[in-house]
Amino acid sequence: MFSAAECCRLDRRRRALIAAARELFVEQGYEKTALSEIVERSGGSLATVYKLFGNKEGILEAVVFEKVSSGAAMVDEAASGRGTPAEILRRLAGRFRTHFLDPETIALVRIVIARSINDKKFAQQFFERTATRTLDALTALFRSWKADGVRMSGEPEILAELFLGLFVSDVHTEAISHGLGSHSCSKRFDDRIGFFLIGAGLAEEQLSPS
Amino acid sequence: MFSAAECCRLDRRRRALIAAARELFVEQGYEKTALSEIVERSGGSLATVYKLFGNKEGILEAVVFEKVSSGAAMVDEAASGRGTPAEILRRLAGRFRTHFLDPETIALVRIVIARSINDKKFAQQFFERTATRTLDALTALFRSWKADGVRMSGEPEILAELFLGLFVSDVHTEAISHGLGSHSCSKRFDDRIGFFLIGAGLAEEQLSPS
DNA sequence: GCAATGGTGTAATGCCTATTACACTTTCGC
DNA sequence: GCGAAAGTGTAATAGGCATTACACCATTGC
Repeated sequence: MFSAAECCRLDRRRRALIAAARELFVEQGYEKTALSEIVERSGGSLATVYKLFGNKEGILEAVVFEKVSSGAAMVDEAASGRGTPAEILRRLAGRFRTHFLDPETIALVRIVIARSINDKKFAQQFFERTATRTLDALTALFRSWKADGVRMSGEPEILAELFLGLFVSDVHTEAISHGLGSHSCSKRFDDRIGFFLIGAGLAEEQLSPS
Repeated sequence: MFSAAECCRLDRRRRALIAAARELFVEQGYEKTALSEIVERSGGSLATVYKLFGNKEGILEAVVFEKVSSGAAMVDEAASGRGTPAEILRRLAGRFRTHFLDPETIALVRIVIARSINDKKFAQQFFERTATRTLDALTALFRSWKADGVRMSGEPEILAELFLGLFVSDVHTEAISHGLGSHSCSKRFDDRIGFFLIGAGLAEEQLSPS
């Protein structure tokens, strides 16, 4: 029925369409992008779009969910490394920052929020596949530390929300300010992680009061 | 030229149009709302819309900027009250939460972010009139505390970002999850403020490590 | 009361674009 | 090479809506 070659050809077309669609959605948003523009950029044909994705929403879902990645993998990776909790969290923070503040990530978040006004379910799926999974992984990490005898203030769930919140607030600022917010300053960023460690009772040394 | 009555009449129409537009934008978003729907709901006429607002964007700006309020006034009000810094911040946090997590606030934020894809300036103006002003007020407050000899860890700018960030991350979560995020739980909320106070060195008593 | 100013209602105009239909071409196993 | 399946290109359908044009009503100052 399906030879390998056929499958690959279709798959290549699919990938090209999704790539073109992502570029255009990022540049212009979902509503303002016409399917004909996508096809123009990727090559192929309108008929193929409908064959592969059913309708315009279909291609948006494909764009968003194709590359969506929660931070859970990053959490697991960082957790398996060596070091004190503070060191692990600093390392994890660096990865989170790179990922969450990537301009393409921000642009996708804008698109999801925009679409969410007319399609709640879509945004909720996105939320579950990103934030919820990441929170669960962080909560599990903090819980395992407690089980291992690490002393930290606050419950794992709250700490997970707070830690992720450090990045989420930057994502939001960036999404709405398009660069006006000054959060990219790396000194500030380090300070904020330090602040979290103190609040959680995980800092190796306390900041001296000034 | 303009009698009081004329002025009032036009003003009443303006208000009615803005109110109807806000309802519809909140329900359906900006793109999906037709000007004819707005007029249908508010009474009046399409011609009047163009006379008052110029075009469709004009009415969106009027909707967003009419009621926009930064948290700066709340900061000033809380700062002028009595109590320890911790008490003042807890009081302020309550106001922030009520304001920022109001469903209509969230809905407006969604609309602004959606529109920002095609009109950066618009979102940046919104950002400056809300977040920037609030941050400035918070920074000034923390700075004045330091000048008064209050001992706190971290620089006022960073503390302001962190404090506001506690709410911004909830706004973002709400904007994208439409209620799936569980952040409205008030116990968690209090914990988070307590966490901030500890990190800032402002807590009256430290949480016991668990 | 009455003209002028301002507000209203209706109905084009014009453009854009999702979706469909259909006839054509390419690919690929044989 | 051949024929079926898959993919393509083009153009028609159909509906939506911002914006404009214009003729009609209401208010108000006199």
